[in-house]
Amino acid sequence: MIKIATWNVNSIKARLEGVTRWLEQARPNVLLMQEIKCQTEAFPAEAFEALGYHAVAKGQKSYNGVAVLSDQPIEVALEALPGDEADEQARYLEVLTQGLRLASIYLPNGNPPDTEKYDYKLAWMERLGDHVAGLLASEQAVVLGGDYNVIPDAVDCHDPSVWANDALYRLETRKRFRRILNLGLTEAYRALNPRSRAYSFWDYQGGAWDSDHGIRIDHFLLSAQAADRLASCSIDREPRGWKKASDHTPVVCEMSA
DNA sequence: ATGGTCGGCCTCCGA
Repeated sequence: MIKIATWNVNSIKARLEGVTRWLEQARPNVLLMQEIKCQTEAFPAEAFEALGYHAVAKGQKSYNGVAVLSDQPIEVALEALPGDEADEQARYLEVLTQGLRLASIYLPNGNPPDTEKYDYKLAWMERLGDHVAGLLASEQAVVLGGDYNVIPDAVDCHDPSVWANDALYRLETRKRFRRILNLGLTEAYRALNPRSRAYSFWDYQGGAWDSDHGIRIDHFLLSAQAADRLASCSIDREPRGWKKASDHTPVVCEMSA
């Protein structure tokens, strides 16, 4: 069994202790990280190598940044999402490891809507769809994990009315997300848990964690060759309750080898 | 209950 996790850590420097603690207890074969919030050279690869992981990162100053850890060697395939040479935000890292093609994805938040930030989100989703179409045509086992900043359905948030016009939930966002899924991807958590309510993010503000006012925005999207091997997908709420927690918690899926 | 979210960073932006 191959265990793969995705976790928006909200700064790897602030979260190093919590992430290493979770790696030691959960022992995933692969961890996809988002929002490392450091430059590529500053990524603390040694701390993960000491735990038996290979590590690659694509970072930038202050914002965004994605990384991949694997207990097998990693070959980097892409350090940016194709389709816009002018886009300098570190939001996409595609690798080959464990006999799989994996990507760590940090899709733009897009708030506030009706601004250039939202336009950038929609354009990024369009580029992701174009790239995914090419990946699917290759008929490989592909695992695309990350913070998609998309609440797929009403069941994926505590109160849809609160999110109605938010960039994470508004109809245009969900339509674009479905368009990507409809290329032939399986959304792992929802495919295996058809009606369960589980969240992967709780805002730091307003006691959202204590009242369980969360949203599910961290997802695994799988090609058919990967989905055929999917055994489980679950959300590990525990790290969200720790001191100095990220506002996201890990999502984990298991695939037969 | 004299507080109220966090992280990075140059004092405000992004989430």
